Amino acid sequence: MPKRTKAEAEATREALLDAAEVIFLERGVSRTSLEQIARQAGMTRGAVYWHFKNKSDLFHAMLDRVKMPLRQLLDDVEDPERPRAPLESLRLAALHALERLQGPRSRRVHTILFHCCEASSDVNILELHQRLADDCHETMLERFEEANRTGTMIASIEPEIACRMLMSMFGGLMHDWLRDPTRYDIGDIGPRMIDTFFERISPCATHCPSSPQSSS
Amino acid sequence: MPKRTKAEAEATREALLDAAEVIFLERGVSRTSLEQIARQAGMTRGAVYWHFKNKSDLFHAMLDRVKMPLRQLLDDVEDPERPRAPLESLRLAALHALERLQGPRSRRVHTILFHCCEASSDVNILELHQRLADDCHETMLERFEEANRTGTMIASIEPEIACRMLMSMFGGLMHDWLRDPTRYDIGDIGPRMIDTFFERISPCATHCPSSPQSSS
DNA sequence: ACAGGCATACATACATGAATGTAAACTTGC
DNA sequence: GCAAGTTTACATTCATGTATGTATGCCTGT
Repeated sequence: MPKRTKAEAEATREALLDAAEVIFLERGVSRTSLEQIARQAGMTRGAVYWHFKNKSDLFHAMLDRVKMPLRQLLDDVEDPERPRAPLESLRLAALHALERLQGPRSRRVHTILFHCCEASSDVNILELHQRLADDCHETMLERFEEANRTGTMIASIEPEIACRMLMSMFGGLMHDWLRDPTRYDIGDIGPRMIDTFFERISPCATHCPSSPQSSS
Repeated sequence: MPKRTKAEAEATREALLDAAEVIFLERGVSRTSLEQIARQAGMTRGAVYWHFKNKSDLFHAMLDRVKMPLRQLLDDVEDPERPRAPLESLRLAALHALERLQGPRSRRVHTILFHCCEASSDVNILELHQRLADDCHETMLERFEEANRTGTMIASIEPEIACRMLMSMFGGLMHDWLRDPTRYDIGDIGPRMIDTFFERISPCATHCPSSPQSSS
């Protein structure tokens, strides 16, 4: 039954991407053949080669369906009425990212990114990760520096260090949790980690029982 | 030139493992053939199949040369004269681990583990990672719980959360740095992150301006 | 409005290349 | 000479890319 209508063609494209997610997750990217993806979607390799140039192309198309840059996350938690303190924005964005991560598609794709594909393979995953990390680092650092200037975080902590701490913590948590999401509830653990972090880098005045803080 | 003395045979085994590190790093585990490893070591595939059952076996042999369980790291920084506070042990162990990580072999193999091999491949990397993480979590949690009992960390921070924060931070840092070690000096950034973390979860008395300085 | 033509959306077949595991040959230490 | 260590040769499997086949949707001219 060859030749579908335009809408149906788009549907099979999506089906192929869905299938790719499933098989990549099951067998790892490099070990899955396009044949397997096609069969999972009820198609043949011809369909795959029609919609995508090759495995790498398909892989990137799969990623495009779930990417969530930090800037967008920050926009999502923005309150148009009254602007938030920079660290509060970051905290909410992190929590929001945690929520997003738990969605089935996001979870699958990020698991693939972290655990089911390797460098120097069909895809240049290292450069990809690097670009995401750089982007994240850049916009995150801005907030930490602003917090540092405005005295909304402890002065002795350098923004660069705080930034890397948060990024590492978040990335490490994703890496660990996605390895086996049944082990603990990231919806519970994650927020507690994030909240603790931000509470601990906030000025003493906010949490220390005794000493009032004098900033600048 | 076949057949060497026993010592030479052991040497070629090591040479094969060295070669594996190099090629795995360059091309990713799944994309490297045993042929490539053999040629890198100046041998043929026959030698590989003599010393190792298959690629998975070789891979595990490679790992065995660098593993550093947390318990051993803790032992390394132990001072037989006077026992340390639990968090101080952890801090030193973490710093020590950072040092070890920068050694060329450790660096290569951990890069392979994080970035150059994928789940469901020849090796069950997920279970491997999980076992390492579980072991680490277990012995780390003991220290945090002790610190919690003895009041050497802020009471409101749950040991479980602190434990996961540290593990995630460390793992995330490794993951990020190993992606491209030329980007920043982990020997500088790492310790500052770790020190900041431990300073921030220590009781207020140790760092709040109002109280006198005490370095235990 | 409809018939033909062309591009679309796949399926099938084939040619190629590469990796694996094993068996057999060879070579040298002991 | 026997077995440890290593090579060469071989059979099998499997993925890839491409080329070709084919039927249908869609469009255009009249």
